[in-house]
Amino acid sequence: MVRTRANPLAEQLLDTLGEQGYRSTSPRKAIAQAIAGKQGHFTAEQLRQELPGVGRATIYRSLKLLVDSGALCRVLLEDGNLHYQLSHQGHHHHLLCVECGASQDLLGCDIEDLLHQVSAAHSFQLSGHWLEVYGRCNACQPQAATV
Amino acid sequence: MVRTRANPLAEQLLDTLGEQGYRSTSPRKAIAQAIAGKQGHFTAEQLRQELPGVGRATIYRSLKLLVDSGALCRVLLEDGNLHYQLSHQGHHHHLLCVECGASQDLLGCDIEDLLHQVSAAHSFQLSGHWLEVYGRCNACQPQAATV
DNA sequence: ACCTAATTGATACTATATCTCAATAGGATT
DNA sequence: AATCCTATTGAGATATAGTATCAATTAGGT
Repeated sequence: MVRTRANPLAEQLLDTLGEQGYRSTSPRKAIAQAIAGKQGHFTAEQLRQELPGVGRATIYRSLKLLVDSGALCRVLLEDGNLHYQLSHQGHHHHLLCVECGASQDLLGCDIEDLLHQVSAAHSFQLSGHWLEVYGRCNACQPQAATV
Repeated sequence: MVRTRANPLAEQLLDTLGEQGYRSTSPRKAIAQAIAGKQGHFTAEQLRQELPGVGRATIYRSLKLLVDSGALCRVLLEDGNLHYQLSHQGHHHHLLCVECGASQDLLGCDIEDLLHQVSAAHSFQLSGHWLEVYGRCNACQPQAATV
């Protein structure tokens, strides 16, 4: 009989919280486990449906802790819905496919530099920004008629 | 006795709707007038309180029409609240002051080019993006100690 | 085993926005 | 200016996303 074992990713999420002094509770374990099993982004509500035994407030509280600790990032879909996603790095942005919903991290983008320059030109002291990019991923692009 | 006259900006908003075949109704006139009198960004709820005679659904419907027609743009504040603002040009972005809430349009920003390049590098077909920039406007910056 | 503060969950509540549908009103036509 | 037809409206229900309250529970150090 195979037991559900804690996914190493789930352990990592709990560790992140632990490092900040948060306790390892069973609702948090369940949430970490559920998140670890996710492909791509998800909503608080989806998580809640997967974990009927965990209270709504706990779901939201845990998501907030994980976002604040940098383990999760928020993703704003084109329709305005807010999703969550495992954050594989520090601050970054997403390429969101409007067809299949897939999300890729935007790498090698020096938008920070550009924004600093343009902000300076407006005498504006930059403190943060929010960027989401929408389009079609490779798999969802209509094939060119020729070639 | 001075009557409230339609602000030319309000007229322009109504014209924009008219060009798309939407009727010039009295709730829409009131909404256009209220928006024309706004400095900076505002929420749907603010508008609603200013226009108690107009139904909530009508406020939201009108805002949507105006956004879709390009006359208004949405502004996402750092706290996640959605505001609206007159759109003085086509697609653009905002520098939002986290202190006083002021919004400046971000001009001379070739982020589109940058995004096209980076998207291409990810085999991603760009269709749109959302960018908000947060910081402090000139007036709200702590003064440097020296100089 | 005990203690205490962190955590939880049920529930109420808030905010924001959409849906439904009967009643109303624009504005083109006559 | 009366008529007609459809767009539009508003009241209220509903949906969605998240926060606040607070008594009961629990993690984890001693």
